Amino acid sequence: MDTNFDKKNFINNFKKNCKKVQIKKFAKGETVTTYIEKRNQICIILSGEVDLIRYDVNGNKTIIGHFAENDIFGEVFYPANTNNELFVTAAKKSEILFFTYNTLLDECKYDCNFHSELITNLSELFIDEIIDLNLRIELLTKRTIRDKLLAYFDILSKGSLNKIFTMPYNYTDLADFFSVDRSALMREVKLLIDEGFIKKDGRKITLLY
Amino acid sequence: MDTNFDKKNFINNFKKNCKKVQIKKFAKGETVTTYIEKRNQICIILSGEVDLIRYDVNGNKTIIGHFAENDIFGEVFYPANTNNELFVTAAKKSEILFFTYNTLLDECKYDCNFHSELITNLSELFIDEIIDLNLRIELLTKRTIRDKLLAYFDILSKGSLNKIFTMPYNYTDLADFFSVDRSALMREVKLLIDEGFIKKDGRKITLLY
DNA sequence: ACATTTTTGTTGCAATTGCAACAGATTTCT
DNA sequence: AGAAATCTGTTGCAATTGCAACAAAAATGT
Repeated sequence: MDTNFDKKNFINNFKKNCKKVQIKKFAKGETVTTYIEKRNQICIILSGEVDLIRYDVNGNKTIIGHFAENDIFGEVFYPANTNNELFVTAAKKSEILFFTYNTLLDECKYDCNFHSELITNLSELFIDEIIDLNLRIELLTKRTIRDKLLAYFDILSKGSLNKIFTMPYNYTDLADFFSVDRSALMREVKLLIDEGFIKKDGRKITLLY
Repeated sequence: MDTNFDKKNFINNFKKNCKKVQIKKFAKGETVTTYIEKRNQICIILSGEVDLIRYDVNGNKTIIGHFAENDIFGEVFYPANTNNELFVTAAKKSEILFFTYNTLLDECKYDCNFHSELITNLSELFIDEIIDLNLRIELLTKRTIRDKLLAYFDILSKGSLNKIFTMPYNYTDLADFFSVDRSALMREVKLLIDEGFIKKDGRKITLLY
């Protein structure tokens, strides 16, 4: 968003002023929550990082989402009738704010003078989340791994205003994020290097075009 | 959403009570809007259907999104620095409500007693949109065309509470939606029929398992 | 500091998918 | 009703990707 909305500040206010939120801490690897029953739960990450993971019937793991500080996630954003087991695990030591969307709309209205500001700012978080999801879809709909990589590099490069940038994912997670085979991803990265399009040093990528 | 939120009713109220909205009509095939400059524009479909389309540098067309009555879309949901030309065309004769998110937050606050209700209900639309996007990602991250089809059929079947249902897309558009080659999609559909998993009559699918 | 776990890098081969092309069916337009 | 446009169904072949497997490197835990 190109607004001057201060996300961090809002989340802090939320945490302090709203009596309906819970805050919990998680060690790396701990399960934060599972999306099984529909509780309209929404979570905001105060610190740390989490992965939203799906295991399908064949046991294939896919990282459906990766969330970091100030990001919002929760089973309220998922259709009720899904087949898969979704769960969220802490990728790092994390502190997470929990609340129930319906509670916020119904009860909170009456005893919380922060309410109006809350809903407005929550909308901003929703919009940010929609932007993230659209970005992901943008990448997933690219036809080849090469196109996914180039589009992703482009985003990171534009974001850092630099031809040199460091990817937030390692290659294993990047393959999950693209939903492609890791070895196929590595092969394509190598081809991009061999053909002179990029240079690579770990997660640090340099665009040569 | 499993709330009793009446989307249609809200949108009607919005249309009637808010002075900041514009309503325009489009014939099939007309361009509704393009996502070029960042105007924080949000649109809601009053009637009809639209496609959000991307043409990449090679001229490949992808349907990034398809929106129908009561759905929300707009360039506010897309990152500002994208490379692609996105535009929205009317798939059917459509009537569309336009507004600017920032205007709503800033100006509207003071002269519109409908404001608080508006923002709350808008949040519901945002959540619905997030659910749709997550559903799409769910499908796009399936490894094979077969898995995409089976997952999609599953959703449609659960939605209609029936093993028999009619797809909202034709096969050309379905291929776009999955971001796969149309002939490869047809081939896989045929295999599912030959192997006895499904029956098909045009867009009407019967699950045999 | 050392053992253990995770990630990287690589390869051959098989499976899946994309591409191109075209005929027939269906839908849309006038 | 007839013409034009779009969609369906199909195929051979090439390109891309997934799978399996393993060694080396790096990161993590105690």
